[in-house]
Amino acid sequence: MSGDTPPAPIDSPALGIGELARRAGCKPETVRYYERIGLLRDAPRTEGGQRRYGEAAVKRLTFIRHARDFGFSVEAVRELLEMADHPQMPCHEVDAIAKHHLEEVESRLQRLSALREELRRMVGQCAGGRVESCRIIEVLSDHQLCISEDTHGGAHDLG
Amino acid sequence: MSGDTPPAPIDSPALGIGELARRAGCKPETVRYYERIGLLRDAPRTEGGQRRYGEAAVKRLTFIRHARDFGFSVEAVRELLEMADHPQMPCHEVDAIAKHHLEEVESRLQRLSALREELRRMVGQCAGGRVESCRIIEVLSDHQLCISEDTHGGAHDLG
DNA sequence: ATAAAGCCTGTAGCGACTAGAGGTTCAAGC
DNA sequence: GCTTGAACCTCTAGTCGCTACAGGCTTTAT
Repeated sequence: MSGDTPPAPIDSPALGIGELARRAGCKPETVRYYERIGLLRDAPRTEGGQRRYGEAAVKRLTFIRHARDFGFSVEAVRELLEMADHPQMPCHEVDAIAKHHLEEVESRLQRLSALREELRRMVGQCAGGRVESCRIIEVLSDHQLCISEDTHGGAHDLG
Repeated sequence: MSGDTPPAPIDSPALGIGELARRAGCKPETVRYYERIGLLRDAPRTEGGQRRYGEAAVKRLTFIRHARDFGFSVEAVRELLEMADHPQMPCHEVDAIAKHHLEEVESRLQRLSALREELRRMVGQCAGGRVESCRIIEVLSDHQLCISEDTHGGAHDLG
């Protein structure tokens, strides 16, 4: 999680970017992207200019990917990494970030399941005739026909 | 839903873009964006070049916003509009789009609730000490510690 | 020595807007 | 008729988190 800095770590056989990416379950482009935005430190290079990585980088990248899979934003991951790099710090900030994220996930779940209900109703009421009498089009045309007016208030950050 | 083309519709007082946006619950920028990508037809203009709208445009934009709020992609909305514009067509395509969308929503819900469980576990196990013994950091560092390995396989298109 | 695979940088694209710069037009009040 | 100020115009670039080239260089294996 810290220090891929030593010039030639004897223990680890020095991985190329592709192998690193494979081990963490992402693509080389993503690794370079993370380096560019500062989630991964600049990797040491071969004479020819290619990046080489050790086990520490694998761990760090795995942490990042895992946190991202959990839905944490890159900025949140940045903070989490910062804290993981300082194990002596109290962990209430970590806790706060995770709790905040949990709340967001829960609110998304609520809205998403309200949405599911509306979609089910819509689909269930479609009798399969012509568009002019289609319940789906009708519901989309007229918000009044929704059961819950406020529950699906914008799906933009919900998936 | 069709025909804001007539030169001067006497019934509707001709709205500016801001008023149209307000009525449909979005911003003028969004209206111009929808026009640019072809969801809204090019609006008639004043001599000075400002867009003017009638009630038909309000309806169409409301339809679009509503479908977007339901999480339909712009491309899906485009197809739905195309069908809403042709009421004599059979509605099974509408039905198919809605069903497909419902399936997507349901799969998102599944993954999102698996995620919620992991987050709850993480947050619940944090004892509030130092980062070095923080369960949250630990779980993020080590996928093994997750209950469900596959269930939260990437939050990217889940919100 | 050569070929194939992998790597490099830099740029542009995705979706669905949003924000801003810098300028023009409209509607209302005087 | 004139002035003000809000609303409008176009164009460009930014958001987020990557992903996908293009065009060239390095490494590794045969």
